[in-house]
Amino acid sequence: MATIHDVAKRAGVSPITVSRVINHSGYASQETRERVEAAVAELGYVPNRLARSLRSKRTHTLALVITDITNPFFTTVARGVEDTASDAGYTVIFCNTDESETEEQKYLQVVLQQQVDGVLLVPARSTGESVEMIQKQNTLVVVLDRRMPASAQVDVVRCESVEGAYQLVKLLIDLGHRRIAVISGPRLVSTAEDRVIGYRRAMADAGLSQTDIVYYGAFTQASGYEMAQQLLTLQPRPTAVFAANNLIAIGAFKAVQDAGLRVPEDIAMVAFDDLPANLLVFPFLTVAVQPAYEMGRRATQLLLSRLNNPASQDFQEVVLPFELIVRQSSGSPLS
Amino acid sequence: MATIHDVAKRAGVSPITVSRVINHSGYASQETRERVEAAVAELGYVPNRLARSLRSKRTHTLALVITDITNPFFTTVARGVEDTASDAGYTVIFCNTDESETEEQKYLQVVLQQQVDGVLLVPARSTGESVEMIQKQNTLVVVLDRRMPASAQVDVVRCESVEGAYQLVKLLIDLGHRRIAVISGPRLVSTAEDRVIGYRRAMADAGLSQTDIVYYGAFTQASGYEMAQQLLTLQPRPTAVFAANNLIAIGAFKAVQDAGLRVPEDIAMVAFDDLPANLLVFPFLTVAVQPAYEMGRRATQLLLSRLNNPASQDFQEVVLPFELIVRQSSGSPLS
DNA sequence: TTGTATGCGTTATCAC
DNA sequence: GTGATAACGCATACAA
Repeated sequence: MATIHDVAKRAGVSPITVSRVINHSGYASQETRERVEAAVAELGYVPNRLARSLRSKRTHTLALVITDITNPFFTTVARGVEDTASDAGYTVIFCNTDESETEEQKYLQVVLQQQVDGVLLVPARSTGESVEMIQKQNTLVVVLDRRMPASAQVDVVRCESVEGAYQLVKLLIDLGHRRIAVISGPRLVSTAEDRVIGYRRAMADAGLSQTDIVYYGAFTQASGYEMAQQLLTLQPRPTAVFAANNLIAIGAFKAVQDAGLRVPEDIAMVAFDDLPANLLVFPFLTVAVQPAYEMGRRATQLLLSRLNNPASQDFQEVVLPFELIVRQSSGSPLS
Repeated sequence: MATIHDVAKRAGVSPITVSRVINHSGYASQETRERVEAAVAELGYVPNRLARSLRSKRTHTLALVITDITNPFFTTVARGVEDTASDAGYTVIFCNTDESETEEQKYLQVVLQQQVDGVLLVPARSTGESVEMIQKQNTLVVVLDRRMPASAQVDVVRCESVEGAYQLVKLLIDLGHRRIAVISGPRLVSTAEDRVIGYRRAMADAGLSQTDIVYYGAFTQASGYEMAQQLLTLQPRPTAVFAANNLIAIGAFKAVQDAGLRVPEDIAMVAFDDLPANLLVFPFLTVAVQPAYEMGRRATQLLLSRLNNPASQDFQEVVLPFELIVRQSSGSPLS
């Protein structure tokens, strides 16, 4: 494997001149440039980024730490991050924590060792500990998708969960439903919490506070299946259910099917997060869609702008709007 | 950011002793070890992997280069790779080429600069040029999913496409279909080619060679939609279609729907590759499923074993079996 | 069991 | 416009 010295020797110049030609930094005469480029081509020289980064203290690498890589919402966020980072000449390291704090710590340790220039973090718990740890290493961080405690000195990019939940549940109420359940994610995750808050607010506004039915679980299909199974045994059975994310919705849908019931005839359903169009043979869920790609893009832009301007200290919270898409699963007005 | 020197000073030892304690290499007295560990904790010291790798010539990083990250087949392959690599203490860099040779070259350049220890490659074109380029940099490579020219000195892990296609088409023939079309991927991709070969073989064995209907396109939903649209205008219309992958199948299904027709009543459908269970509200496609996770696992194992034993030179081609799953889309016997 | 000298491949700094 | 020198942070080889 040829090094910069080999190229220099072959081109009859010094290593630093080769460096300048390769990086288009500083001046070099036309003739020198050509000789160097010829030598590079002949030797098949590939610069060693490890050495370059060690010296320059910049890796041009970002880390994206998400909680569930099998969730299309997060893969879309990831595409937004990747596209934006790539356009700016950065590469992205993807890490999947499965909502586990331990895994999160493990991955953060790894990417900090790798000297990433910045971290985009979907925190497994909204306590702010991980954020502090990253900042202690003089590494930039932007929080994605979830709220942070007010005390945390950090940028946040997320979507309006409370209002989205409110509107989905209000839609059910307007259709005539009274017994409505919510099946949500982990109690300690802000999005799971916020969507229950939105549900409660809609129920309260309709004078239905007495009949709250709230389940907390995980943001997974399996958990959605379980929660729906329990919910279907209630007497009287709820006539509608709000699933706090897409995977919970799919699990719940299967539970309804397996119980010999139908959506929306026997039980209406609404959910947060859509499923990607290219995987959906039958799109039929009524949903509040988060601008996942845009969330990834904005978070990355924020991180990159801080990288290029480390001075400013005014942290911001960007809260993006959702979009309501009404399909069949919410059903028609109850008679 | 603390360095190994800061830790050494604080613990009252030399840097190399700190290195030994951290890496559990060489000896260190109980007392020294404790002093070092205390210093590490107090300073929040995080080792710099860049420096370590530059010196040790091992990054413990692999690159996975795939052609379509939105295809669940490849994300499952990726999970197999990631899990296996992670268990062995390696991290994985993911690259998506969108079937473009140019993108492939770009990414290979990047990961070779990063000094990855090995590359797992789904080549956009089965010519072997990319493989040679990687090997020229003294970097290990294993080819995934696609055939290589016999001349290529490289390991390959793939699935039996010809036989899978044969059995899917034979299933349609046994159900009584005679006018059967295949809609496949790019002509230059071995899996697209092999699945057409399997189709042709099944048609020939049934004496139906005269009525071959073959479309080449891309392994995408959009291409599947287009090819199916064309196919539906044929007179007489085919009674069955074989989609060469999952995304083509979804596109074709939508085209059939948009034409006011039904699967399987108006046209039967079979396909290569399943859709992931956690995304499928209605599983109904009859498919030949590739062991995607296992393919990723085997390829990674092969790569890692070569890393630990660079001597051996006997390259191998691992061809894994598929599984046939019959659901509704293939329909019942024609009367 | 611990330390010293040295080098990995590149670029920042200063000099010519 | 080009080059010499040193340094980034760590681990290998050898010595004590």
